[in-house]
Order: sequence, then structure tokens, then C-alpha cells
Amino acid sequence: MVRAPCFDKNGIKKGAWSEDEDNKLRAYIERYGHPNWRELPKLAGLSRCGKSCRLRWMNYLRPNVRHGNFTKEEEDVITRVHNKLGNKWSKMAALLPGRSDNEIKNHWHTHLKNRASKDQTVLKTEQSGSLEPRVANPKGCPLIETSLNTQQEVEILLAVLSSDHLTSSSSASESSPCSLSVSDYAVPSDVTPQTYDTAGNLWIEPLLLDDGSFISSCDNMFSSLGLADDLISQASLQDYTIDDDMLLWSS
DNA sequence: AACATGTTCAACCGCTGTCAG
DNA sequence: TCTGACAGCGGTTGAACATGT
Repeated sequence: MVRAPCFDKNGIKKGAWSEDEDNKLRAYIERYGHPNWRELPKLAGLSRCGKSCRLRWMNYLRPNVRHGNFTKEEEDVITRVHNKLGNKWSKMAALLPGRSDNEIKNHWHTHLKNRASKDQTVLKTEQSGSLEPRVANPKGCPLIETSLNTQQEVEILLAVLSSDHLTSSSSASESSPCSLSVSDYAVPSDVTPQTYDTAGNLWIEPLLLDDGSFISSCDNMFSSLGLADDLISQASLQDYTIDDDMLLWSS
């Protein structure tokens, strides 16, 4: 299921990697690292281009890379992130240790895409005729947009809490405010992706930042939002607005 | 058994973002 | 500010394998 090896006009080999090539690449990187992919193949004695070496290393040879079936949890992460961000395979890979962006992309196209489109159809069918905002849907995983501070206007994506923790303020101002209470549960010190709290009812997705990094703990999350500890411990965070499918919030 | 068609996934390709000079 | 080199990303390809006729 791989491309047959061949050589281009410059003598650069293409196609499937042999075991010998893998061994050379692995041995070289383990010894010297990969400060310069372009130079690496020459130094490692490989007739490959730097890109090909990088791809081979990142997808198959680097330590801890995992292959084989995706778990239900992994598929859930992929589906949710795809719903929010689209084809951001590298961001998904960052959330799934040991999985490469290429593998996630392949898995999406071969297994999850059709399933997701079916789900969308069902969701639209269920939603038709209803004026309920998506935040009311417990599994709707609403997006929350915010900014780190007023200067930066850095939008971060939150896909934070199940809407069990989001309650509409019924008095309904025109902007349809919601409150998000963080006082009802203990904030775990190390919330990893796909984590439930001890009560089993808090689900937190890691927070994806514009720079591609993500926040994987509550402490990290709240500090990044500029929330003081005492506020975290006691407050209901007010002044969200619902805009279309999103919760909007400016710090 | 032979062929056609569909599926899977490793690898390639082109583009974009970043950074140093 | 511009330019070139480089790394990384995401779309696409194509060959092996699986399944159907």
C-alpha cells in the first residue's frame, strides 16, 4: 500500500522507505538530532530529500508514535475539534499524543467524515423548528470566544464546559446574557484532554490558542484568561453574550 | 478464477508562515 | 522592507489490499 521506490532526475529516491533507510535515519537523528532537514539526508547517507526524511521521522520513526486503531475517545476529540476548527490536523495531533497529523487526516477521511456528515444531518433535523440556542444543547459543545487582554485582542478558542454549567439568565437582556459558574466544583489541578471531574459531569476540552498551543489544565486556563484566584473560587462569571452559535466574552 | 470496484494509508506536492541576513 | 531558506501544514495521489460480481 505504498508507492514503489523510484528515483527522480536528480537521483533523489522517492516512494516507500526500506528498513535500511529507516535504520539510517533513526540512527542519525538519535545521535545528532535534526537541526537542518535539508542537510540531514546527505549527512545520514540517504538519497532522499529533507522533506521526505522529516515526514518519515514525524509520522513513523520518532519515539512514542502510535499506530493502529483509534480509540473512541480519540475519535471524539477529532470530531469535536473538526467541528470547531475544520481541517486543523496538526492541532488535533497536538491533542492526541503519539498520533501524527497525517494519520489523523487519513482516519478522518476514511472513517469519520461520513459519520460526521450524518450527525450533522441529524442535528439539523432535530434543530429545525426550534429556536433554542445551541448552548442549551448539553452536547452542543458551544464555542466561547474571548481575548487575553484588550491590547492583544488575541482570540482564543474555548470549547470548555458542558452546558450543564451554563445557565441562561432568564431576565434576558437584549444581548441574551449567560452566566458561567465555576463555583460549583473543584478545579482540578491537572485536567488533561478528555477529562471528567470527580462528579463525572464536567468535561473540559483543551483550549486551543491562535499560536497552535493549547492549555490542558484548568489552572492554566483561568490564569491565561486573566482571572484572579479568588474570582475563580467564588464567582459566577457574567457578561457572556450568545451570538449565533457562539458564546462571546471579552475580558 | 478473473476481473472490476472500493478502501486504505504512506508518501508526495505545493503553498504558507517564520526568521535571519 | 525585501528576499531567500527552511520547516511545517494540508490537499492530493497512487499502489496495495479487500471486497463484490
